[in-house]
Amino acid sequence: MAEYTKDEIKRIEEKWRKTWVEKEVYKVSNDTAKPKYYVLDMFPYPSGAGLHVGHPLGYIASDIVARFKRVKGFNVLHPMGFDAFGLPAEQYALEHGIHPAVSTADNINNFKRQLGNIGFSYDWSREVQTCDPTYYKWTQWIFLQIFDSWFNRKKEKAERISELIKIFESEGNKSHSIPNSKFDIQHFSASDWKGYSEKDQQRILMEYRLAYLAYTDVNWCEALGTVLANDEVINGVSYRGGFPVVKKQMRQWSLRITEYAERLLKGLDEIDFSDSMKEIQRNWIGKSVGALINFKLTIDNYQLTVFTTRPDTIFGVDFMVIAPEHELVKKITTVEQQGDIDAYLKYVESRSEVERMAEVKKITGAFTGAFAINPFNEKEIPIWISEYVLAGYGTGAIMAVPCGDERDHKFAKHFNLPITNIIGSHYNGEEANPTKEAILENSDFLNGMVMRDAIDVVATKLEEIGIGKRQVNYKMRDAGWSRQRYWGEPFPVVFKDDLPYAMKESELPLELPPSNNFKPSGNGEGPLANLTDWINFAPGLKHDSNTMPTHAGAAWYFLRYMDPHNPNAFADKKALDYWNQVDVYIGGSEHAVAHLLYARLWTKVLHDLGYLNFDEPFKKLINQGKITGESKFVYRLTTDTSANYLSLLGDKYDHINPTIFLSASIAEKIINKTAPQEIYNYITSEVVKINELFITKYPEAYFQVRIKEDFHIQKLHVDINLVENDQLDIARFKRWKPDFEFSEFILDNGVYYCTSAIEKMSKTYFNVVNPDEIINNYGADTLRMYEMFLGPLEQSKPWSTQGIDGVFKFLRRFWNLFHDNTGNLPAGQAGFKITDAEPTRDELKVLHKTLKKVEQDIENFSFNTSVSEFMICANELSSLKCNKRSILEPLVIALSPFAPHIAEELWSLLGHADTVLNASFPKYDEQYLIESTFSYPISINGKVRAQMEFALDVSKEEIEKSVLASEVVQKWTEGKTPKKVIVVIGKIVNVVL
RNA sequence: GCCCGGGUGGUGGAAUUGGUAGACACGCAGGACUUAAAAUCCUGUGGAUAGUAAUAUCUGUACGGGUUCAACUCCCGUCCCGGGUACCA
Repeated sequence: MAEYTKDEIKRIEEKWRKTWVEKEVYKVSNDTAKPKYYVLDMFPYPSGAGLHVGHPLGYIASDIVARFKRVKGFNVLHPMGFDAFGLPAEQYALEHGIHPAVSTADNINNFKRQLGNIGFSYDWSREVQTCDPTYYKWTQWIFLQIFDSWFNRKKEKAERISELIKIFESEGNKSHSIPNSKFDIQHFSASDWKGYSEKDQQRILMEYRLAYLAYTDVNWCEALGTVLANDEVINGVSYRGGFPVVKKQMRQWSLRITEYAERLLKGLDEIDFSDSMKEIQRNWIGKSVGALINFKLTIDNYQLTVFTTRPDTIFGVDFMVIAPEHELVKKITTVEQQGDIDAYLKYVESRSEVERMAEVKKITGAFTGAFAINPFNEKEIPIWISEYVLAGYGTGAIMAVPCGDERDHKFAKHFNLPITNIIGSHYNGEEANPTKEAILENSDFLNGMVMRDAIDVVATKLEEIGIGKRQVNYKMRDAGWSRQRYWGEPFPVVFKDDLPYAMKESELPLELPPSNNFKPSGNGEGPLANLTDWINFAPGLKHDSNTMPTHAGAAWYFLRYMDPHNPNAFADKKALDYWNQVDVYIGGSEHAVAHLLYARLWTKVLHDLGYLNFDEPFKKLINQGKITGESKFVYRLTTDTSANYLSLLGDKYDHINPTIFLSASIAEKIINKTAPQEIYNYITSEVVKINELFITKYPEAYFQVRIKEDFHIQKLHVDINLVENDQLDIARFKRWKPDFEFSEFILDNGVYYCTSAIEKMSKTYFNVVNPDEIINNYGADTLRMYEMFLGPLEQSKPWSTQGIDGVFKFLRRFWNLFHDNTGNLPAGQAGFKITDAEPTRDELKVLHKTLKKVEQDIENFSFNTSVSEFMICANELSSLKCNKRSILEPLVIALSPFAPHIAEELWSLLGHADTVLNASFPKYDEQYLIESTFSYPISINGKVRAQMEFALDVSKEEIEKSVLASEVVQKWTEGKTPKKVIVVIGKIVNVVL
């Protein structure tokens, strides 16, 4: 009846979830005078595994914020959708023959069902799915906008290609150098441009486009038959599957994100991301400020350009190192050194990416025989090659300063090269010292200067005499945007004469052709290459056989939610202006580099092209911590029992596999080899007993379990549901797997103990906790509050149901405040009971204190403390036996973001016809919270010497205690009269003189 | 190696950002109700010493030092744990 019991909870929660859906209470309008608030979750990839308790953590937090902002009077956009393109669905199709579209739709339905049980306030009418053609039409459209853009470095923004053509027609490219300097045409005039063929013009424009097609070094994964992005490769192997990855040249689409490096970096200062998240992005962008220096070679007409961040060390250069792939290697190697160089190049060629990664510290290299000349002192410097210098960064060449750089130092020591010391005592001859604080020596005109200051002096000098210039480099590379996969967005281009042309808007979307062949073609082309009719769709015209990466759909989905069904634009300008930036974005930190950078990039390009009036998509980012699982383990004794004597039992007992499990403490002693002889004896005697047991059970068999001389023990994961307080439920364990049916157990004090370890939640570890299970036992409100109560949102924490009772008890206690069923009355008499009596000051104090703290905690995303605050509140009101409407009604509204179902039910019991969503969050009144102080004079030797400050609610006794303590003041002030003395219950805390 | 976080009772975690450390919850112990159990409610609960007791005193936020009337909080050094990154010149 009116008790907060399992059945009642189920009834309440189901009733309200149904009502919310029927009345469409979460439907959000774009057309309102209310201020907006945009709360966004990172939309999930709908995997087949379903939800575990870790998934909803961020969603619960965002839902609390959304509901809170709603009752605070905001028009709240809180949508949900699915990142539905991606590799796993395609892999699943390969293995099970189920089309990705089918498995994805199934998985989405399952996700929606599970999410629906938790009481989220999503406006499902705004749902987006990236694999829906009406959605990816606009992914393709935005891609074409990027394709039709170039980055004007002078204005630091993207512009239309047509603007670039105008510039080329009037002045050539003298003021807009080609971003990719490897191109064969470097400079051209207006008349050159006009003389070029259409094909050449297009090839030149391609060098400027923000989305461009080029032969690039890509991470080729033979096993997956596809190219991976840099961030999909971890330690030289694929992030999924761990397959080896090699470098390969392929014609790929890329996004020229490097042009935005500086803006992506600067933008970080304006947005509210955590320090670590900003740091990760900064490292990824990897800005370094330095200089390019040209060195003439002793051979005529050759020069070597290096990039360095330390031009101040120019007099400490003892040798040069260039990358093995450097173009000069072929040209400058002397006849005598040719053999060495060839051998080294062959060695480099033979090394796989994984080997290189693993042996980073290995020092290798070869001398070219050529020399460069130090422009400042004419010293001849030998030029070496080594794989520690990367072709892809800077100029692929460095000036080596062994006294200041660890790698250069090791190289010099290894090859016995001389080391010039330019930093005096800062160099000890054993280790390089990268300091910038040393005073330079052996450095000609720099002698006596602090290194830090010399950096700028040398840079200026280089520019003066024209042998170098200041230069900023970034580690970040352009983003590879082609995937050799089926389940992604096709590129909306048509190839004519091998050049890509944008499709017209009216021709979009270019739909993914139906196919059941998901095998990569193997030569680097994706499954679409198998559909030759689709690829060669008209004479002389072709489609691209690649598709876009998952990042494409995710790079702009937050914009589509604003106007999800618009057939004429990716979103209406009015909607974009109204909803603007995402106010809070909640999601996992694993998307720090890829997704967040691409979303920021697309936003910036769309902003530059005039579609958006903001250029950072997310105002604030919260990374919820991962919830890990607690795995449980059992220990199996590996014995000589084996199938050969079991077979004597005949077919009937074929499945019997007698095994022996040891309780944890015993097993661990044996594993750690610390078991005393008694334990071995004990086990042996137990095994004898077990043998007897088997023999009695199966008299027709005369077998024996023999133990190997050295006990061998296996640690196995066991389903966490079979374990309670580390004790194994043996009966259920035997039923769990057929293999264990005939197991015997060696116990510890009559109990089988398991051990546990914190691991990520995964089906293979049998440690997954399903939220449906928790909801079934306690209800969704308890799940929501408990996940918040578990600890700070951003912190990773292991899941444990210890303590969930506490949260449940709170909700019941809260419920009981409204009901006259303190436990003594039989259920039939219990009922809703609320009075309109005037509240006391104590009750008001409890109310306003709670309102204030809860409001502040939500604003600070400190949900665990707000849950505590509610608990304190319920405890206090329940000991005050308060059942007054004026106190309880505001609390229902305050609680509604956390526990919407119970709040909704109480709200309706309180006589409101409308939903609690339309209520407004009560304002707290300062007059009940004033911790304001009153002054109390301190007399020392009969004279008033100071004022003491007390909080209003300090008791008389405490004041008296404090007065006594005030005598100590004299000692501190040494006769001076203090202006103010702050006292906290008996202790003087501050004296202001 | 480098760059960010972090280390508080038996456990998860609070602490107005320098002002009564351990809120709240779990667990544990004791009590009430009950034929009994469960549930519920009440009380206690960092450690140590003294006391029949209420209580008092000391000690205590990874370790060692420092600043301050006052340090979980700030500074220096050390040790652990988590995350990021890896020849980026």
